[in-house]
Amino acid sequence: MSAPTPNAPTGDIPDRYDPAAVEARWYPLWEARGYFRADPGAKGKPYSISMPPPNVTGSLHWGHALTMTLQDTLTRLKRMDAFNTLWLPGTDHASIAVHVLLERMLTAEGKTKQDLGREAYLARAWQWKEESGGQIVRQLRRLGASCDWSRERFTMDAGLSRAVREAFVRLSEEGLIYRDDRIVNWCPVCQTVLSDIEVEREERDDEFVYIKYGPVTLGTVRPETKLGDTGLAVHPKDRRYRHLVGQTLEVPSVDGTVRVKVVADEAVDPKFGTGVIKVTPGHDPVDFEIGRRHNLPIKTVIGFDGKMTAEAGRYAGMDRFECRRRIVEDMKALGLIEKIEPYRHAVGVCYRSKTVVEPLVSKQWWVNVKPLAEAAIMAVRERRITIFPRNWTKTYYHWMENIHPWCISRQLWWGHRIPAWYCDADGSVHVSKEDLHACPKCGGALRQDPDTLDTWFSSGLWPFSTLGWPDDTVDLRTYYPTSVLVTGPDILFFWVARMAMLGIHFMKDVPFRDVYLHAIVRDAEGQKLSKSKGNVADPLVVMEKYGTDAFRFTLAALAQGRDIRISEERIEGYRNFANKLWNASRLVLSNLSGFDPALAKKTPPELADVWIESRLAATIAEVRTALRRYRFSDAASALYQFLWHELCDWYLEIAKLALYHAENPGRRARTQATLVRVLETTLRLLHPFTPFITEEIWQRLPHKGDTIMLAPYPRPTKKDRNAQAERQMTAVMDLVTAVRNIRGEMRIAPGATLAATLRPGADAVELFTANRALIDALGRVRLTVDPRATRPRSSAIAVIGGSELYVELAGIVDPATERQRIEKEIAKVDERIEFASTKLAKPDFAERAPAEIVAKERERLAEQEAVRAKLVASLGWFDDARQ
RNA sequence: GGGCGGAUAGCUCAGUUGGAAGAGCGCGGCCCUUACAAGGCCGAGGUCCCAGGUUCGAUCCCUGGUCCGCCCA
Repeated sequence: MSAPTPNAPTGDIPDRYDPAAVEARWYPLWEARGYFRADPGAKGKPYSISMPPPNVTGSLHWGHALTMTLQDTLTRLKRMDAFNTLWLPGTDHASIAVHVLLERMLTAEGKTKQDLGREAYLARAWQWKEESGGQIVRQLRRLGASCDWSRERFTMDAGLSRAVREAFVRLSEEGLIYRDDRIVNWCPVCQTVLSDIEVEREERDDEFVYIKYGPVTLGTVRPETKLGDTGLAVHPKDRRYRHLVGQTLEVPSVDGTVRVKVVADEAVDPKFGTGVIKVTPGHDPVDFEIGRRHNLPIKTVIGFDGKMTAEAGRYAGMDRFECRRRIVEDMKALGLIEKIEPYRHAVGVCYRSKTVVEPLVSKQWWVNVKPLAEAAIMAVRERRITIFPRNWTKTYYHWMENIHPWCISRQLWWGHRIPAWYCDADGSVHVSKEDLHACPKCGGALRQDPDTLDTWFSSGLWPFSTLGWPDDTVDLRTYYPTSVLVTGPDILFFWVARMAMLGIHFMKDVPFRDVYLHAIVRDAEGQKLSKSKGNVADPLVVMEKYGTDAFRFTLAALAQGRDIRISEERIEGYRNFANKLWNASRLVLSNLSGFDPALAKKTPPELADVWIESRLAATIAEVRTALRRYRFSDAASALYQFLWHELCDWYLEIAKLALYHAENPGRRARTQATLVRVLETTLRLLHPFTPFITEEIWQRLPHKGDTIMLAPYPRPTKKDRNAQAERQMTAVMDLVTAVRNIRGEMRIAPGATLAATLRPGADAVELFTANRALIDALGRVRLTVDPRATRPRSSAIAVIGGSELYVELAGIVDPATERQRIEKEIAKVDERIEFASTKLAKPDFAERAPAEIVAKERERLAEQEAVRAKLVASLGWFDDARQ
């Protein structure tokens, strides 16, 4: 151990932990010294994490805080464990989010993006990004994130953009990317196509309208699309309508007559409504498929602007919802409405604008993900990827097995422009990694596809594009596949699935070995957090108030499970925990004067010393196991229990005896050595969770190295585990607790020192004799240990294992109270005896249960019966006392 | 409609080879004992949702039901 390093803080230690000052001091120092930086040439097995890139528009919310805390915890753990560690940060360009943001700015200026033109618009977007984007990246530093900022990436960086082109071109060449006219999800506000999973469902109250339709009646929630009907469909086995199949009907409607062909299709549910559906191939995905099967014409009556088209006749130009109201009115006037019922159903809305999505037919770029999905399924089946917790595996399979083609083109300007060029002269289409300027076929003029790619297409490449792909770089060779992907289950499909598919396809290896899906943060009522609801405190404000370490520890302690209900009380509890650590450290630090390690070595440890070392070793093992299984809550709880309820509640109290009463210098030195060793080790064990406070204290303690960040993570040692010491110490603690319990139940002043006699069981004489001073101090008694003791008059009794404790209470307490207390004890013991004896009484139990279990049960019964006998015997004393 | 998950202390939640139910907060009592009142000591509090089944034994495994979430169509 060396003396504290020069950068160690100096001066008095305040009695309350002040996080702000400490946090401000350490992060810049760590970063400046390059502790976060990965070196592919370094020794150690690689351990890498790709940070799920937050939106460049984002600011730190609870979800980020949770996911980043867990990733940082893992990163710090592995770094201390001497892995070659990389945590690579970055942001994504958030195509739609930026679009919405710029649209708002332009509207305020009274302009449109068309006024600006593509180039000026993009210049604006970049300008915004440089000035206001990436706020979140600065906030991550506040959180203590130890990611390698020198490798920070942005999805629209030159390198990553090159990766996107490479991926697009290769998939095109392989026939996995194609252009097709299909029905798509159109957001009339964002003015772009959305992929299926960008459409959210929202419950809405609408009207279900029954319309007389020639010879039949049919129901719909979207009467305005009536104008686009080109068919009617019935189930092929539905006898009611069989005679109509194949006919073309002329149906009187609000705008003259409509010609519809009647077709039979399996997709129709004969039990739903009247069993007849109208087919509107231009405005409904199911109808589109039916239309394709039966060659029905497509009639588009609603346009990309959400208004009725010229095809809608006299409704042309009208807003789609206004049109719905008007058509119903008009139908009513014509007597075409049979009835209207209220109808609650889920409507598809755009995940950004929350506008009702309009299904429209349009030519877009698609990825045939089916073959990619099959490979991604196999990777999980064969355990090349392991999903934690296991339950999510089913959800992953379910989605992958029912996957639909992925629409990747977007009618937005901010993003990766699709590398496809069209020749108007010969109608050819050219996909190319390099920009094209003339048609390779005819030399004619080309125009590039105006659309950009889905942001998720580029983030799907993230684990390898950030490492230099498509080049074969040292980083890529060292850090791919990444070790674990940490994220929330809400983007399992959006992102995890896509990375798995694209990673396996392009890299011929999985993008990550583990996937850890953590809980989703909710408010105290279980509601999803949202800024618009305003149901959350800003995490940065909370961090400021309670300290980053307390904030992080809270998140880690709650990470398991599906939901985290966040509440300030909980954080306050862990702030207190940080303060507890701080004060325990103060106790140790202020009692190190004259510490003589050589003397300590010469002095044999006592029970408490051996015990605390053993408990520490157990805790280390527990924490490591928990973290290996991504059980952050278990790890946090093990640390909490050990530090507070073992180290502070017991060992520090015991240590005070040696520290304060220094008549035995060897004992004092031995205690100091144990305190330093245990505290220093605990700090290292705790560091990945609470980086700031642990560094601060560690620097003040004797330690090796420049920073706790690079100190070794504790390993459990078998030699420190000592089952006998743990059993013995438990007996001593039980004895102390028994004394305290009597004191509490008898309402005896805590300050009063009591006389007590212990009649130890045969195997406990030595143990209690050796630890008498300790028991005296912690129990505030004067203890006499005497194997032949008889119960003194006016004493309270407690039975601890095979030992009997008599606490003398003459004149302090009346016998009736003590009698009551003992009867209560007997009742408790009786319950246990009842439980065990009923169990043993069953012949089947003895015959069929494992011998070990039966023996254990017998032992328990015998033990309880002995305790009972002692308690009952002590009741007799009261009769004596009354005489 | 299909799928996935949940129901355990007053609250929020842990609880895997099935063997005496745990934590934090809250609650009650007593204490400013020189690390810490952001604290200490003691204590109370459970039909592990309901009904069956398997088992010597079920909070745990199986079946059905009730009530809550989430995802997909």
